[in-house]
Amino acid sequence: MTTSITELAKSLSLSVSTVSRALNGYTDVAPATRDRVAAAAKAMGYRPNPTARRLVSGKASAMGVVLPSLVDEGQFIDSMYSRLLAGVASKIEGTGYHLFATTISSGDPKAELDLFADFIHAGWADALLIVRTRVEDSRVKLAQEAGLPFVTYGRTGSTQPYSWVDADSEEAFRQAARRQAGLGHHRIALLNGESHYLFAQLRRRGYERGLAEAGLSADPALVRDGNLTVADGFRLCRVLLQMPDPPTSILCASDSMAIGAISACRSLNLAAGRDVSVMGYGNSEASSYCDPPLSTIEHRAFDNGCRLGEALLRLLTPGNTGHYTHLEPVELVPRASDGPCIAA
Amino acid sequence: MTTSITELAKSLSLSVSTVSRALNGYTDVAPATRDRVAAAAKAMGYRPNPTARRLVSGKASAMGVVLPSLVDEGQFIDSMYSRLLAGVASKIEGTGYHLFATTISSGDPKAELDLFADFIHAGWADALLIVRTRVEDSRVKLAQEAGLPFVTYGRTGSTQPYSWVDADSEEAFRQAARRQAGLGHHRIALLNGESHYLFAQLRRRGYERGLAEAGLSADPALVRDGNLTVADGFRLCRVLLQMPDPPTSILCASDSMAIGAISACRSLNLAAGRDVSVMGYGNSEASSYCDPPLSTIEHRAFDNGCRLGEALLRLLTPGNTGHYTHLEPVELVPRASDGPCIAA
DNA sequence: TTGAAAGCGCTAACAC
DNA sequence: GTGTTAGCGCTTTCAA
Repeated sequence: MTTSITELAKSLSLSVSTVSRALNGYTDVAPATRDRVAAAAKAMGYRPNPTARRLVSGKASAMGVVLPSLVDEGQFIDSMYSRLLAGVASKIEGTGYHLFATTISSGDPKAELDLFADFIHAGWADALLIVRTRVEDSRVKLAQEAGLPFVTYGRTGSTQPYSWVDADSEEAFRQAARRQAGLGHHRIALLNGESHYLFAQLRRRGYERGLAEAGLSADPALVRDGNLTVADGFRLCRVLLQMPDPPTSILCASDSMAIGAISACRSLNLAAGRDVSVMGYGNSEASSYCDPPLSTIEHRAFDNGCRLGEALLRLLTPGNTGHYTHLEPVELVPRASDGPCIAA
Repeated sequence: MTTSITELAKSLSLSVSTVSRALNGYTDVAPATRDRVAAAAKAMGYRPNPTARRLVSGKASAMGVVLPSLVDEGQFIDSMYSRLLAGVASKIEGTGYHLFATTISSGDPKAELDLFADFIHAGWADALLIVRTRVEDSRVKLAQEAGLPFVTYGRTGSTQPYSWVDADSEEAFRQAARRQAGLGHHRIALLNGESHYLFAQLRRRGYERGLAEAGLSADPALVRDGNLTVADGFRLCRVLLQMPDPPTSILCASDSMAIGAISACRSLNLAAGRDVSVMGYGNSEASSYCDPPLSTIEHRAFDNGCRLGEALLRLLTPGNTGHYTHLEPVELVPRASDGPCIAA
């Protein structure tokens, strides 16, 4: 089936070591031998067994991404991570490393962590990408303990330094809140991610700073946590709009949520962009095609992925030292789903 | 750093083999020894080195999915595959196998195939899932030649039998075409995937059969190929609607395309669901929240993923024989984006 | 320039 | 019950 180096050597009446050196481009083999070996290898369709190589080298020549489980939501990965990974993949490709994505899912967080530990120790990857970081992220702790190089997308509360890349969503939501205030809105809501994610805390902080800078007070009742899905955007937006004193502007932590929110407005005979101001986050493909086109925030997922890929590579480069951190600036993309406060 | 079985054995003054047997639950070790070993292993944080295990067993204990590269589109994976993989993952989990997703991207198809071959021979996976099959699919050929078990999502033109799972999209588009005809439409268009994908050929065939059954003739000018993105749906729909004799009904090969199509209608001051009938495919989350809610076709991606997971597992079960094939039925999900032909 | 030998960490016959 | 030995496929000293 698969030819081993032993067979190859035997068929050439050479020793394995000579064959090995010939194949790996060492200089101390006779040019003639090298050619014979190369020819035979090709003829016999020889491919070195990577597992054996890994065993001796101790390197996996692969990078791993462990995705937060979305299986409960019926997804393997959402579109933002998809763009992110595309960026990572584009950088990893051609470097001799493979990029693997896997998901660890378990209802039980404890079991999930065990799975993660297994994964770490299974030796699949030389370096890890950890995404969707939590404030208190045990995956980061585990990777640090295991001495496995890693970079995160998103920061954590960890005091130990490590490499990370993040979009400046605090600034994004600060600007978004100010924009809404500038449009005359006084009651500005935030449909946020769950607060154990650091990004959610940062977005809230940015939002509150923006409000404060505009001289507006923050009403905690206007901040709702959910997951970043269309369904939750719809659900939470309806809740907000049916409050006695509803918001006139709604900032969403994802474009999907915003699309749900627009749909929720419609379901209450309100028009997003006229009766209610809605903003998303992510500048997803869908955002420019929905009705009304979504005002959102560009956070360059693909580019961030590229940065992550570079950081991973750097981690594995012998001479590397220190940690790589990168805070990607964001940019408002105003379209038609938000506008002046008509109640004003 | 990582404790090896040798160190463990040494610290216990036992032989490696005894330790190995104790750890692997063989019966021929003294209960007392077993306990000592277990305790020491725990204390020293011993974890068997999976690479070494793989080398001796010849098994990777992993399944691999090689995703078609969407890097050019800035994506790692699209949402349909995401749902599919969630299903696969849910079945694989807890079986001792890992599920890896990786993408092979290269502008050059030849290079892409080389990458695929490398991947196959790199011994990462015991079985492969191949998705987005083409009529002539060299990946299938390669896997067959390499003797690596695999299952495809989608069929191919291959004459060799193999395991596959597919949604019955031929039937789906037959029904969709008939539905549109039943609503009084005469000029029914198809925004299809690229025709080297078998699914695209099947959908077209179903569409043509549906038209024929309704006594309608097929106009090749009404069938356009593109990729399954919002952008292409938008672009192609505009082309269609600006024809001298435009269609009144547009069937799309994906929900994303349909959302693009709805947006294209709007851009021409036409209302989908009233002036133009639009149908999607996939019943994505977004489809029920867009405006108008999308009439689409449910093809149960998650469930299909479960079937794929089962097929993969079956492939790796010693006693398995024959091939597993599953054609998943589909179901129309009528909502508001299609309707009677007003020109009629 | 080549070969012999050791070893990566583990499992599995086979002896004792 | 436990230890000895061999071997998975490869790389890498070290001698020759």
